[in-house]
Amino acid sequence: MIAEVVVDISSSDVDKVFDYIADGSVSAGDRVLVPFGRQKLEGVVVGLKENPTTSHTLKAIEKRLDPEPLILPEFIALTEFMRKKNLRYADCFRLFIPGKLRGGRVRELLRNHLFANLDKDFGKEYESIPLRAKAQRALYKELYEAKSLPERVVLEKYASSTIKALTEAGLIFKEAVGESRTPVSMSVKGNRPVLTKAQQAVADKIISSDGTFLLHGVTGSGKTEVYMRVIEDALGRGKTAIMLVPEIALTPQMLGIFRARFGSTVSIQHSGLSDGERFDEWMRLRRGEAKVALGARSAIFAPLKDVGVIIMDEEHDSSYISESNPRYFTSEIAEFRAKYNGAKLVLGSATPSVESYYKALNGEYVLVEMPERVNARELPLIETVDMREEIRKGNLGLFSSRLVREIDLALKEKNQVMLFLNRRGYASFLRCRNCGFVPKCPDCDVSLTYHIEDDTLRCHYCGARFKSIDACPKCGYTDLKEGKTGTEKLEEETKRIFPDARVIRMDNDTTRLRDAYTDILTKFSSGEADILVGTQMIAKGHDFKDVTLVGIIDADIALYYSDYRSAERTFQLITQVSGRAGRADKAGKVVMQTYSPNHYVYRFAKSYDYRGFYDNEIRARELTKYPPFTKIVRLLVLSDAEELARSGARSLAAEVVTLKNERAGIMRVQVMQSAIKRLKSYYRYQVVIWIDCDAEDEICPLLYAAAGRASTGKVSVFTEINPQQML
DNA sequence: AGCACGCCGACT
DNA sequence: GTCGGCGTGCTC
Repeated sequence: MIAEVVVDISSSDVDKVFDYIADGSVSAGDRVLVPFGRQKLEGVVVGLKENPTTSHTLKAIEKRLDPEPLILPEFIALTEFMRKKNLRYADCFRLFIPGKLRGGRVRELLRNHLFANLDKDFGKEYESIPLRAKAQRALYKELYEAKSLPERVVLEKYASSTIKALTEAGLIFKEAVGESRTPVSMSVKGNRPVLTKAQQAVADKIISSDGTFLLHGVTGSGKTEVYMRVIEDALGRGKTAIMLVPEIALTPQMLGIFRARFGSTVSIQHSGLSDGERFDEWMRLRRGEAKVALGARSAIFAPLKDVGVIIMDEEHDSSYISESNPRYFTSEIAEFRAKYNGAKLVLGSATPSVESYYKALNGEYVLVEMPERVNARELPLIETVDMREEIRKGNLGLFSSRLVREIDLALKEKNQVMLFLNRRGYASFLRCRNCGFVPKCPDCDVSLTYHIEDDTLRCHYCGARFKSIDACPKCGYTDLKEGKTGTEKLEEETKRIFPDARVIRMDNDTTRLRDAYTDILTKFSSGEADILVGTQMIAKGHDFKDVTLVGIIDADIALYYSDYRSAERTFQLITQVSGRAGRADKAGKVVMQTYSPNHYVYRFAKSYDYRGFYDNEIRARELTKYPPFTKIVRLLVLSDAEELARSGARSLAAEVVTLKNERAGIMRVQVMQSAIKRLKSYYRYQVVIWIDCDAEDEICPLLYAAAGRASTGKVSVFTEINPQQML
């Protein structure tokens, strides 16, 4: 028998199947150890055959690494799909298999358990323990009845001296046993709330039909409850389910809801898990002990059999797209898995991506809508404030007079306020007022952001930090102009204007430490602060019952990055942030400050008119030939020598132009310097290619190949489809 | 990813 | 003369 093996090396020249001699025990999906050159490597058997397809002298598989094949056939098929998207075998399997399993060593966690010595006669021994040794008697009784208990559980109630005494008497003994790290939650099943008519109708629709659904439901329409009903239905049919949420939405509340509802049948994958816990959860899913996988994008690779439904909550969220290698679109993987398993795919959002909504209107997805909030409460009123007007009135500050008034009012009524500004730091740059000098990052072509917290200048792109300056290093002038305001300065200003309010800030900088994220949220929701200041981070998914006012300090930020998605991003952000105001029994209000109040995105966002926004946007996309009407392929050419990057990009572009002339499908080719010319000391040039949507399968492999050929020692080329941003 | 092979510069 | 630089190529 010949086994087709792929090895665990992520490199293009070794990214193929190698034939090995295998005995009868080897099957597809086995992880194996194989001799490779003069090394021994881990690999995965992706197929078996009678005869080799090579004239090489074959080596034999050294050994199988697991008692049974761990890779399901579905994942071998998925591998072939992902390879068409320019991923390598090794990258695929690294996504599928928990890190703990790689490196050849599967370690079971061992913990000490205490056992009662059952050979002894309980009654006799019990009596022999002195009456005054109450603790010993109690523990012995407890252990004898339970037969064994984890040592750490015993230690919560008894002193170690008690354990020692009983051990020395030979009545109990200690032994290390393998134990699942998962705190097996008691199956306290939460009550299933009665669905509203709208929820029921939507759930019924999804349950009774097949395919991909786009669930468009306003914030507060109760989508989560619908998801859970659909999952219950899948479980009832003996199937399993995958529930995906944006990275940041995996809050303790969210976990609580699913734990309460699905008990130990749900496996939760969040970033706080240790490698060991991750492995345990993976095995629980693989063995079928858990049937629901809940997690961020990587949960799409949950090793579940018979998937009945896959749900992507907040489907428009950018965390579903992996930005660095290996790059993949969670939605594409979800589509593959849904098709393979004959499962339903549910995409949910209050602000669907333009691409998804387009597919829904074209019948590719089934559109289901929930336009009403569960409690029938009105969506918060969004008021636009024209900041140019404020300037004319002589107010050059961050806060419009309107916003100050509203904050005052909210604070007076003991309500909470959220202030949103999507920019970190204190000031986006410093500039000498005398000679115009701006401190820049030595490795990137960007100015450094001033952080007052530790008086540093930081590069937000590569992370470099420098001690800040008091005087211009060029001319010695000490008057430095501060660039655009970030959250640090917003916090400072808020405290200055509202001295009695307790203000906390949440952004990437304040949530660096473990648990800081949850700590800040808990602090705010328990009322320990009145105003929460923050970036994007505060916009997602948390419900604070006392927040009645949301202030959007500078709504235009996302519009400044002028790529084809900027209007969409702005609409999504405003809708999302606004959703934070006025939950539960309190009405909410949003004050949105902008310098371009007439931009169409604000008109539609203000009235929560998704459809209006979409219609407008889709027309623009059609006119300008952007997705969903085309696919944009970006070939990013990187080199530490500028000339090599430039010439590399140029010759690559020439090659693509030749390709364009030879065959249909390529509409436009453009070479240019990237928006950020240098990043982490690499010069960046790019070839941007517009292709016909249905030419993707034909054209992209050719582009991948061209990019591969253009990558040499000094120049590397990366390919991206529909890049999120063109930095 | 490793590791060998191979063809040009400054040393005992 | 040769030790060693890292460019190129191969691994079933």
